[in-house]
Amino acid sequence: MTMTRRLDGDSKTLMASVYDRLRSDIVDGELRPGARLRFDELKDSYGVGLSPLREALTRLAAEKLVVLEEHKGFRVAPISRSDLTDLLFMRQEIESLAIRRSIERGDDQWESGVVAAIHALGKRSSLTPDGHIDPEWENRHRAFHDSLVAACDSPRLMLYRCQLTDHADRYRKLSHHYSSSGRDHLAEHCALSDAVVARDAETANQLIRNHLARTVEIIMTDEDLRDSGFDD
Amino acid sequence: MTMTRRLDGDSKTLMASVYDRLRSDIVDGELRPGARLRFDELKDSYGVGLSPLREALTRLAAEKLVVLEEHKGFRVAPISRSDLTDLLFMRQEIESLAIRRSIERGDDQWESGVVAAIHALGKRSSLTPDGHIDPEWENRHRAFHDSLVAACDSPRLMLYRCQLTDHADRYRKLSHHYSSSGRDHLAEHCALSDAVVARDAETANQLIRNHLARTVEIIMTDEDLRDSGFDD
DNA sequence: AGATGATGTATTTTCGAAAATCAATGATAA
DNA sequence: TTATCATTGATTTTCGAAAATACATCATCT
Repeated sequence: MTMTRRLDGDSKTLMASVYDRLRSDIVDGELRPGARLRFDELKDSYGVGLSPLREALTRLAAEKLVVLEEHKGFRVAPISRSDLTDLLFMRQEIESLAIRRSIERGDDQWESGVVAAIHALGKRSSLTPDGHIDPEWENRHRAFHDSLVAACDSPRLMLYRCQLTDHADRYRKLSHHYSSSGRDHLAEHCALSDAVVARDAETANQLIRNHLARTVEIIMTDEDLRDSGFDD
Repeated sequence: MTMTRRLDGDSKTLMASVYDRLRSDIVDGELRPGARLRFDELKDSYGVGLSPLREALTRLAAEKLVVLEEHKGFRVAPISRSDLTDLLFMRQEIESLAIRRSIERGDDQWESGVVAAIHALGKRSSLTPDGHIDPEWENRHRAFHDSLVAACDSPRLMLYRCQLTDHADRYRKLSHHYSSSGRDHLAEHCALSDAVVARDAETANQLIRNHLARTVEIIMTDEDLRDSGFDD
């Protein structure tokens, strides 16, 4: 029996597949902030019909990665300083809450996960020799932050954190300024790891807030973002 | 020029309209937790085609009011004790954060809004003579809680709070036990109002957490909810 | 000139039918 | 009997065309 397995990143339905691809393209910045998303173009680019496209965009609109104006169509969500400020605020609250809760509830296995993740992160530097961000470092960086909150044991908290991370990743990737800053901040990550393993919630709280704030500071001073309507 | 205005609650597109109606029916409990949502039936009930229905359900799925199993269809989101526990936790955090932030940022006009809302709430009792919940009291109750956080000035915080409130309202309305308890808790609301107007964030924090927890306690002891798969 | 209204085009929104998938039933073989 | 496999029916998923709406252009009137 021949089972046509999809070896690429496709999910089962076309809608789920095109949702994943659209989300990646938005978060990676290939679809620019504010860009119109016409169905004729999308149909060609992604090779699917209207129905899965509309559904995927509706789902992305619910997550605020795209916006819908009725009878005028979908656009990639615009970026702005005020939105980034709001995002930072919310992320500071949600991340610190998730970490605090993980510290309260995490077991030895969770601690081991954190230690393993910080170790793996330290083995790799953020920039490749030619000055670009190393994708493998990106993976380990995300894995480290995920490990910090892995024991928080709240589906809703995890969902909101995940959505906020998507938004933050988009700003980060749009900011060439950030990418080239080569801000490895291994020291910050180590301090965070230490505080968490020591179950010191208050220190971890301070560290994660500063960590997130510093990233936003760098993005805020990026002139390249003006092109994308950052100041409108 | 004859302008066919929709006088009912319809929004502009069919998808937005059927989204509103589906959401109401789920939150009000008319569509029972776990119930299958077949397109043939929905097409008849709501009088629209497949496209707007699928989009509306996709949007509701993103908010976790319905769940989608690929190739198996949509269902109303099930309820459970563990989900209600998670919902309570998240609501305590989000509501108390929103109130704290409103206390920090609210001006005189915001204070006036709180005072006006608690006054209106006090003029009405929660139960009608025949033992049902008074819809107008419901409106004023929601308006009061909204007024507390009206100055928090964070789109994301407001969005998450709104979603959590939808989920909480559903549990509350599903619980006949709660409805008949006639728990007016005007005293709790007054205390909350006083603390907020006095800009006492710590007291307000304690009060809102207890307020939310007490509601959940009542729902948890409701035997009627077993029918809806509360304990699976 | 400026405002108003009409016309045509581009685009979204919606519908109904076709394709794909799942679930249940029954048939066949070990 | 039990397990495996085909067949049927129910349902979801997807496509392409039709209807509805917005936008730009141009003509008309004051």
